[in-house]
Amino acid sequence: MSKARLLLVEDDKVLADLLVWHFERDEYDVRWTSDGEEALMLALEQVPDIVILDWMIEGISGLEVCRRLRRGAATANVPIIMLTARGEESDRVRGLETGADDYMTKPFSPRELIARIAAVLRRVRPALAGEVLHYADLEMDVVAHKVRRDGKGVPLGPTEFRLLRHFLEHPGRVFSRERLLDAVWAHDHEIELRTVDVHVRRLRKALNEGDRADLIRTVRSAGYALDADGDF
Amino acid sequence: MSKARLLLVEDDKVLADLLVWHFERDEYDVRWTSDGEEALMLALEQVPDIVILDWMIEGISGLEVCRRLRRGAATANVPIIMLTARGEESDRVRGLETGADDYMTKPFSPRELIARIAAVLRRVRPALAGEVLHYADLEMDVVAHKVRRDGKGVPLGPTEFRLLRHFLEHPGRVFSRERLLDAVWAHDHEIELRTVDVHVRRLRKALNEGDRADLIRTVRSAGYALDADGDF
DNA sequence: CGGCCGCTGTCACAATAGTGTCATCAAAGA
DNA sequence: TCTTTGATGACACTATTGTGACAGCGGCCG
Repeated sequence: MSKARLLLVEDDKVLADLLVWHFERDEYDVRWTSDGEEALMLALEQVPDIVILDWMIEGISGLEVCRRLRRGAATANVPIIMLTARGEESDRVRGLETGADDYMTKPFSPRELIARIAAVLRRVRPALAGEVLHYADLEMDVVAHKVRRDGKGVPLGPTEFRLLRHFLEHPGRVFSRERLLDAVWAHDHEIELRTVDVHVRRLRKALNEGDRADLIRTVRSAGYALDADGDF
Repeated sequence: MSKARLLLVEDDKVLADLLVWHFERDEYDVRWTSDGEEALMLALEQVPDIVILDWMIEGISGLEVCRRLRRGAATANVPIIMLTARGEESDRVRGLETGADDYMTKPFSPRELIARIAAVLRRVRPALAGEVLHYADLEMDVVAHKVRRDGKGVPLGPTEFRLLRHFLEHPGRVFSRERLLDAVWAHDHEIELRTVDVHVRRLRKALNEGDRADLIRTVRSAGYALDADGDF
């Protein structure tokens, strides 16, 4: 998981160029289009980590693009920041209700947009924003590749690290073995489903060293989840 | 988990009262303070679901409160919306960089703030934003695969879970055993009708643990339904 | 170059948890 | 009361997970 993929939909070429320049300087993998339909196609072709979407664009409206992104299974959870012309609170409210995660009112400074993007990414995919992930007494410094529980370091192999990171990015949520394989393993070749079990076990073993409570919940016939109150 | 707990840190009494009034109308469980230190104490005492934090407050600054909330393990993941006076882009950027999830520039309309809060909560705790099935004092978080009654977790096996989900998706409606088999069981092979009875019983047992009212109504010679007022 | 070592992916087998059926008992109609 | 339909507890059986062991693969170091 290296660069965050960003999709910019903006039909003011001058502004778009400026933003692209800033984004690339900040190590984003940027794709740009001025057209709503094309934006949807691009988003399906390769699901971005975040979409920056102008409210007024060629073709279908930004609002409609937003709505369709939300409707598609693959893109339903991609964060969207809308760019709106000054004014109309009601538009902004509608934007948020449609599912935009945030918006900026023009004119704005690229620096502020960048900060917003980082804030949104931090929420949605913390690992992309170079953050420390927390959960209960667990903390993971993604950049330094270190994990601590209750202050004490926990040694993890690469796979266990990625697995835990995935869990930390979506705490509480249950993932099937299939989903975990998709998310955590580089799927160059097929891997046995049960392999997940083994890695979960290794992760548990490392995490619960001593006699600490198990942080991973097994959900029978469904998968696993990171979950502190395993008791219910 | 019923109401979302909201902590408001704002030293303009007039504004605070207005906001509290709006929040309570929207069914939030609100706590208010005008002081930064006290805010931290309140947050530790009972971790809120979201913090609305004025940038300029008595005692330590909003920025500092934000930073300290982020540092504490218990509060590290609580979303924060900052309220800033018009202007200073650099403040806003700093706020976002410090870990605020969003900010509003004064003056703003309560309605817009409410929309923002809902948007943030929807992302962070789906259960608080209605992405959870409810019925009476029952709630089912499908993603987390958890069921709670009256706040307390209820352990369910896979089949009971699917069965309850089906009922929750059509509350009040009566389903024949045949329909339930169709809807809840993967029909690879034929299953005895009466098996449904057994699972209903198991579901009831788990749900009514303690001495709580039965939520499943038996409709003689017709089937079962999820139904609070068992008789009438 | 060889050998040691840490990681991985798979198995086979053990340990559980969850399922489907029955026989039997209780309750509700008629 | 007699008949039907639902509730229950027990139980054999399955399905799903947990585990320990092991072989293959690179990387690293002497």
